[in-house]
Order: sequence, then C-alpha cells, then structure tokens
Amino acid sequence: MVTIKDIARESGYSVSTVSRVLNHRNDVSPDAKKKIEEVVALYNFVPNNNAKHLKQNNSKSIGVLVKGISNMLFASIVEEIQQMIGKTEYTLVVSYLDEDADEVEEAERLCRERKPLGLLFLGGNPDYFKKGFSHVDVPCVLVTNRANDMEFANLSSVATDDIAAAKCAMEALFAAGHRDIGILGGDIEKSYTSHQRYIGCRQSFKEHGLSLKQETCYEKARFSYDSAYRAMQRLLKKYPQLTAIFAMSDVMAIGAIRALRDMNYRIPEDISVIGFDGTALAEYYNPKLATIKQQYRTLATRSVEILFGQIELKKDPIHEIVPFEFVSGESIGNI
Amino acid sequence: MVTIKDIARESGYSVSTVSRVLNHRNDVSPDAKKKIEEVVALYNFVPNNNAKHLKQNNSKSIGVLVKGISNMLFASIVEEIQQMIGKTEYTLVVSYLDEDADEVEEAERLCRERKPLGLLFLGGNPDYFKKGFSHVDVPCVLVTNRANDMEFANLSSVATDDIAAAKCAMEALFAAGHRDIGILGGDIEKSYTSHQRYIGCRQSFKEHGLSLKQETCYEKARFSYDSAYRAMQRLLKKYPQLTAIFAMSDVMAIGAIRALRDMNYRIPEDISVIGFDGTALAEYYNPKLATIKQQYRTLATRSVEILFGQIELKKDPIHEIVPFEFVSGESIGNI
DNA sequence: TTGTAGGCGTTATCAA
DNA sequence: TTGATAACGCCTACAA
Repeated sequence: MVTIKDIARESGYSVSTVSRVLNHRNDVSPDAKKKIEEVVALYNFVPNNNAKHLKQNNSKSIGVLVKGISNMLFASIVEEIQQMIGKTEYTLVVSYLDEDADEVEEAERLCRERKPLGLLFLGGNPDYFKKGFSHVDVPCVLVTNRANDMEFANLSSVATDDIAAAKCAMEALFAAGHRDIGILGGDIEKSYTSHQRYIGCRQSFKEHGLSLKQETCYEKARFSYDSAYRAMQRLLKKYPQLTAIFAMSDVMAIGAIRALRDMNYRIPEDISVIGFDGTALAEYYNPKLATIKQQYRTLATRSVEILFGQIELKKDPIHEIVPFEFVSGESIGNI
Repeated sequence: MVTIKDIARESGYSVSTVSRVLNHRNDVSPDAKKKIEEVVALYNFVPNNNAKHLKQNNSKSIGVLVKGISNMLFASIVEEIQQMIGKTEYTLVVSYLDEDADEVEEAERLCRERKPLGLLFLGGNPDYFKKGFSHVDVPCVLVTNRANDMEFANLSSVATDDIAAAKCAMEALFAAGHRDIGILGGDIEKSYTSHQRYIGCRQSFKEHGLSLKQETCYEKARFSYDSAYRAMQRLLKKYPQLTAIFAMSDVMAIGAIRALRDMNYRIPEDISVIGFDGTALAEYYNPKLATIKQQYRTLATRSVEILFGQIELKKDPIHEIVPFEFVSGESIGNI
C-alpha cells in the first residue's frame, strides 16, 4: 500500500508539503505542486480516508439513512437529494436499512465512522428516536415523519400530514358512494406512519357516521407486492362485502389489484382501489392508480434546505408540513 | 466525544483491557468484563471505526457498487446479497452510483476508505474496467455483465447471456407471427448490456431472413418510465407499421405500453410488447408483462459464493452464465 | 515556502 | 490477567 510517506520520499519533499498539495492549499511552490502531483499520479495514490477523518473530525459529508430498500418513494427522494448535494462541496453517504432496523443506532455508528455534518432520516420510528437520539449530536432532519412532539434541539422534520392525507384518500372513496371500505397497511403497532394513516381512516369513518372495526376492515402487510397480494386475499375472506380498498402504498395497491383480478373482480367496476405515495408507477399502471401524491421533490428540497440552515446558519429546528395531492387515476368507480 | 480512554478511566482499567472486552476476547477476568461493559453501556460508547480500520488494515467488509439507483433488478439483488452477508461475520458497504458513473474509479476510492476484502459490481462498463481495474487488487465479481474477455486475475463474473436472452425475446415475437418489430434500449455505444442485447436482436432478425435497420427499428432511452414513454412515441413516428416491441427492461416496457395506450393502441391486440429482467412488477402489471426473467436470486447467490471462493479459498476467477427464463405473460398476441 | 513533531482513537506486542 | 507503549496514515501547529 502506497502512503503519503512514499509520495514524500519519491518526490523529495516532506509529508506536510505533500499533504498541502493533496488538500489544494496555496502555500506551496508551483514546482513542488507539479512534482508532487506527478508522483501522486504515477503511483495512483489516493489518501486513506480513515486516517484523514480520524484526525480532521469533520468530513463535509451528509449522511442519509433510508429505511426500506425497495421503498420507491424513498428512492425518488434519494435521487433528488443526490442531485442537490452533488452541486455543493459536500459528499453524500447513503446507508440503506431494513424496514424494521433501528435507524438511530445506525445513525450513531455513521457519526462515529464518517463524522457527517448532518443527517437525513428517510422514514423513522419515534420509539427509536426517544430511546437513543439524545446520543446523536449533529443536525438532523426526519423526512416523511413528523417529529414536532419530540422536542430535540437538533431534530427538524419535513413530512406529509399522514392523518389528513389518509382522510383525503378515504374521502375519495366515500364520495364515490362506498361504505364498505377495507384497509391495507403496515403494522400499526410498529410503523408510526401506518398508525397515523390509520387514525386518519378512523376519523373519516366517524365523520360518515361509521366506526372502523379493525378486526374486519384492516389487514396488515409489508410494503411489498406479494405481501399485499396475500393480505388482500385474507381481507376479502373476512370482509367479502367490501367495495373499496385503501392501500397505504402504491406497491400495496398494485399487489391488491392483482389479487382481486385473479379472483375475477374488475377494477374499478367491482371494487375500487386507492393507493398512497404517488410514485411514477401509479400513473403508468393499468388502470392508472388513484393515489395520494407525496411531493417527493419538495420533501427532498426542503429537507436539504432545512438541514443546511441548521448546519451553517445554526438555525433552530423546524417542523414543516408539505402538502399532498389527490390524484384521481382510473381505479375508483362510483357505486 | 467519548473514547476508549474515557471508558478506561471511568472503569478503572487500562485501554488495553477495555479493547479486549470490546473485541470479545477471553483473556479478561469476568470482573473486568462486567465492570467495563457497564461503563460502556452507561456512556453509550461505540468504537470509532476509522481508528479501528486504520490500525487493522482489514475490515471484514464486502463492498457493493450499484449502477443505477432506480434499477429494480439491482435492488432485488442487493436485498438478496444483504441477507446472505448478514449471516456471516462480514459487513456490507453499499454504494449507489449514477447509471453513467465510473464504477471502477469509485471502487478504488472504496478500497482506500473501507478496505473491503472483496467487491461486487452490479452492472459495469468494460471500458472503465479496461482503463482502471488494474489498480483494484481485491477479489471482485462483476454481476449481470460478462468479464471473461478481460482476463484480470482477480475478476470473476456472473451474468446472464444477454445475446441469447435477447434472441429468446425476439423469438417469442417472431413465433407469434410478428415481422415489424421495434426495439427500445439503452445507448449501444455506452451501455455494454444494451449492446449485447442489440447483437442478439440482429442475429434473430438475420435468422428470419430480415435485417435490423437501426435507424428505423431502434430507439434509445434511459432506463426510466418517462424516457421510454417518449422514446416509444418517437419510435412509432418513424416506424408506424410496427406490430411488436422488445423493450430492454420491464420499466421501459411499461413506459412504452402507457405511451401506446395513450395513443389508443390495445396491448396485445394491436401491438405486442415484451420486456426484460422479470422483476416482480412484470407479473403484477396489467396486462401481465411477457419478459425475460433474470434469476436475480441465483445471480446474487452465485456472486457471493464465487467472491468468498476467491477471498477465502484463493480460487481462480470464474466466469459463469446463469440461465434466464422466458415468462409468457399476457402482452404478446398472435398476428 | 518547507519541514519537524505530536496527536487523532484504536489495536497489537511485549513485558510484568 | 493486565498495562505501557508503539504503531496505523494523515493533518496541523509551530519552527525554520
């Protein structure tokens, strides 16, 4: 392994001078710069970042923690964030976690390893934050989940109002005359997001003089096609008279639609379906999927802006709500 | 920041003893172990990995370089790899790159930074390998692309035979009586994969007594819905008599189908479509998409096995072909 | 403009 | 079973 010492020896200069050249500083003579750069190129030398960050204690990098590798909404947001950060002098460190992993523990690890100046959480469980977030001391933004009830001095949030959004989805179904509505979502004990949306559903039922009976109307699934497919089958078995489905993600909605079609139901003639997220897929699906569109671009932009506000301008945390949008699609029919 | 020194001081033991406990070694008295673990828990101490790896010069980690953040086939493979590696003592470092980025350059950086014991490339451009791969000295496996013509002593490959697979896709269309077939794919100048599949198409045309006229039959797109949507419109404009489409990814196929439907073509009655990759989406789409299924699970499994063979058993590189599978779907109609 | 020397947090070696 | 001490590769006062 070739180190800075080798470059120093080969170039005839000292390690410090080599270090200066490496860090593009201007207190180096053109001769030294030229010679050293030649040797660096010759040996194909790249500094060891472990050593670098160990000393520097800051790395001009932003960490992104993504919960759920196949979450398409998050993929879109990450892409957007990458573009924004790419234009700055910061580096992005993306870390993908399982849907159920402890993102706060991972955040601590990341801080140790890479010493990022700030962190973006794509999805997060408030329980983990309450448990361990006090050990994270860099500015953070929780994206797509709200964090205003947690009162950490370094934690902002940019989120969609999940309660209102879920109500909006339900409203679209009620407006089309549906009363027997089934719901497909995550584990409301574990997924904060699912829980919030569930609350929205319950309120919506109430406003229409109904009560949401969890045992019959709600079925738990993971955020994947096949899990939703099976959940749809279970739901239909226990609630055969349903005429509409609210699925808490587009992927779930599509899994459900396939299950329904395989049982010879027509969408939307027999059963209506509305999804959530508004990913590109929704508008390319057949039928075009009715959905609640989360503004992934705005979520990304505001998150980064707020994070930089905290890092560079030492601003206080902000808890921001990004408006959602109802997309009518072709998957809801009148009863 | 709390360091190992702090733990040493607070526990009353020396740094070395703390280090021993941290690394689960057995030459420590139970008393010391207990006391130190208490203090570690109390201070919520996590060792600094930079310092650790700096010293150790090996990190028991495997790096994964993924080209294209929204490539669903790669997402599935990564998921599979994560599960496999999770069961071992190795750590996985996943790095997502743009579709067009230089993965070999990134690999060099990764080696410096994290000192992985091996690398998996999900997608790769042979040009970049020829240019810079000689600087990468850890065992590597190129996944989904072949590398047998490159003869690097530390580079294996696990791939689908793109030429044969493309021929198989074309064959399905010819078998249904189609002669006017349009093709949607990546830039054959830049994407090796696209180029290989293009060759397969050309051979297939030839075998049916036709010649593939690139100017009229082929249209370039990125691997995204909207890019394929627009490409489909362009293709239809210059080749209006086409009756079938081969799209070089499922995402492209779906983008194309949406474009065709928006122009009031029925799939498959008016125009047949076959995709590539065989991602979960294909079987959940309406109509179910005919496609060439790449065995992402086998690709993942074999890649990891081969990599470990190289790392631990010092085996020579292997170039393996994983069989593909034709999935008939519902998107091909007879003419 | 350049070089010397000390330190970042950890592990490994060796002696006690 | 423990502890002192020297690395690891780099950066940065400080000195020249």
